[in-house]
Amino acid sequence: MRAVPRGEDDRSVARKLFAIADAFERGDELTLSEIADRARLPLSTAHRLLGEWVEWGGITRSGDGRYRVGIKLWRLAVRQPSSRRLRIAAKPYLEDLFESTGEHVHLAVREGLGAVYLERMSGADAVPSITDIGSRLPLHATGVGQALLAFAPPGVFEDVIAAGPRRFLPGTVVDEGALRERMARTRATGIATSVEALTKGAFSVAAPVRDATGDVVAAVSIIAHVERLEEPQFALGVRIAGRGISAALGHRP
Amino acid sequence: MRAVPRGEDDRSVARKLFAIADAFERGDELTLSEIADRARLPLSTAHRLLGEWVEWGGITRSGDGRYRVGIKLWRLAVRQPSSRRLRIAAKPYLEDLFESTGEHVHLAVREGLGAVYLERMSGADAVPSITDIGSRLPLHATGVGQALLAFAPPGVFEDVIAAGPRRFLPGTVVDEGALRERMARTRATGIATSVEALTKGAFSVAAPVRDATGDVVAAVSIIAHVERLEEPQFALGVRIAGRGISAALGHRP
DNA sequence: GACGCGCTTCCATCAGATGGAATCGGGGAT
DNA sequence: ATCCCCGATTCCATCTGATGGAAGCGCGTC
Repeated sequence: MRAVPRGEDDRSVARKLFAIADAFERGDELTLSEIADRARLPLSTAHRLLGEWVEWGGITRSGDGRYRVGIKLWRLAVRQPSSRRLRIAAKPYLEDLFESTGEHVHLAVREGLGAVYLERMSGADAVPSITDIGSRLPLHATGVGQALLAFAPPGVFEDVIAAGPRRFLPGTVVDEGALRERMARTRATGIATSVEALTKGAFSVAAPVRDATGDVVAAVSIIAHVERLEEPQFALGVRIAGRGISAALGHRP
Repeated sequence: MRAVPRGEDDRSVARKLFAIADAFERGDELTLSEIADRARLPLSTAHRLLGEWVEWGGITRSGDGRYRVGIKLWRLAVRQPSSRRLRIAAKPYLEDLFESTGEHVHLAVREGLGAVYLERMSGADAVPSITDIGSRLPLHATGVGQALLAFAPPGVFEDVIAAGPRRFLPGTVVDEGALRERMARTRATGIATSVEALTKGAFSVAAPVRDATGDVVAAVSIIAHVERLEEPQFALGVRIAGRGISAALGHRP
């Protein structure tokens, strides 16, 4: 019956609907066939389910017949309380950090084995960097990622190892022992550093952000050119920002 | 079989999943029972479908057992190309407008019969106003709404009338003839005005924003105290902002 | 310690999902 | 002008996965 072998278990309608949404992870404006292809669904099924999405408003169809994510989803998402509160609390600290260094400043949270960028400020003359608001990068290969990983619930580290951390550049730390040691150091110092792990010529310094319950809910980072690696104000700056945002979230050390 | 009578047609799994998402329209952190209640689903069904949402990541479950919208949806939504482009193009014009007036400045798009607020800047001393980023207000009762309605595809106006426009305050225009006339004036002048339509003591002036194809895709507005109604700089300001944003989107008059 | 309340799990029944195939539609080539 | 091709859309007989009442569980309260 099943012409195309599926990964895992795509049986339920829900999974299929979500597979369709996932098709928009890469690619903003898709045709029916592209979506059916990425979601690994027969055309007729994809068509029907897309119809449901469109009727609801989560996906809209533009004049050219292509599908794109609709405002309904945007509305639902921007009102999301946790990230909203976090962004509002963080804003002034990120601005300070940005103004005092002129480098890229990031705020990220963990989603599974990835760091999702909630906020970003970048100087025109800073090193090129691929992160953009809403993007998701592997935990082991970024400063914020390591800060998040170091304080993540038990099991996350094991999952990262099990997933086989990818080496992007010679500087990417992928060895279990080395990673574990870094995590320990980060927990001890409250600072995570990564040098040319994902972007050539760039290093990153990150600090955790805690909420009122003491849990690490986010991380702040600065990305700068490796030339400036030794300058002490970066670590100092992100640490202060991390503490400030934590305090704004109600954290009392 | 059907203990609780349902509205319309909730048969399909998709509708049920979406009904669950809609439960978050009002209320950020919900319990299973609240969701089941709002989505008009039996507990067991709501539970199972919520499980699917959570597994996918569109909804997450926090420590206290409550459900909330997840980062996955946020990520999907913020990368949405159209609203992103629009917000980026609009930002400087909105800032100008805000700085030169000190009043509320809004950017909104149409979603069905509502105006959805994409961006908002507000002075501390401006009139109280209920709009917030991500909120949705009826087209007929706001400045941006009227600007969007005036240039909406044929049929939208009829739908607004058919839906029975609600009167919020004495100033709300709900009469078909009066509304139609306003729309015509707005199309002629490129400016929509509404006085105490939704908020007591406030008036709003709005102008349409067009994209490269000439379609009206958004509207800008200022909300200020009725005392300032006669001051000409508001209409002038929003008109200039509307034109500027349109130009930034590639519109050539 | 028993009651109440909200959450979770179970499973027999059947309504709704499925997807291959037929059809439509439009734009490019001949 | 006509044909062809390819993506989108519609159809419908088959059967699988959704359904939700009910039983079970966990926990705070009286």
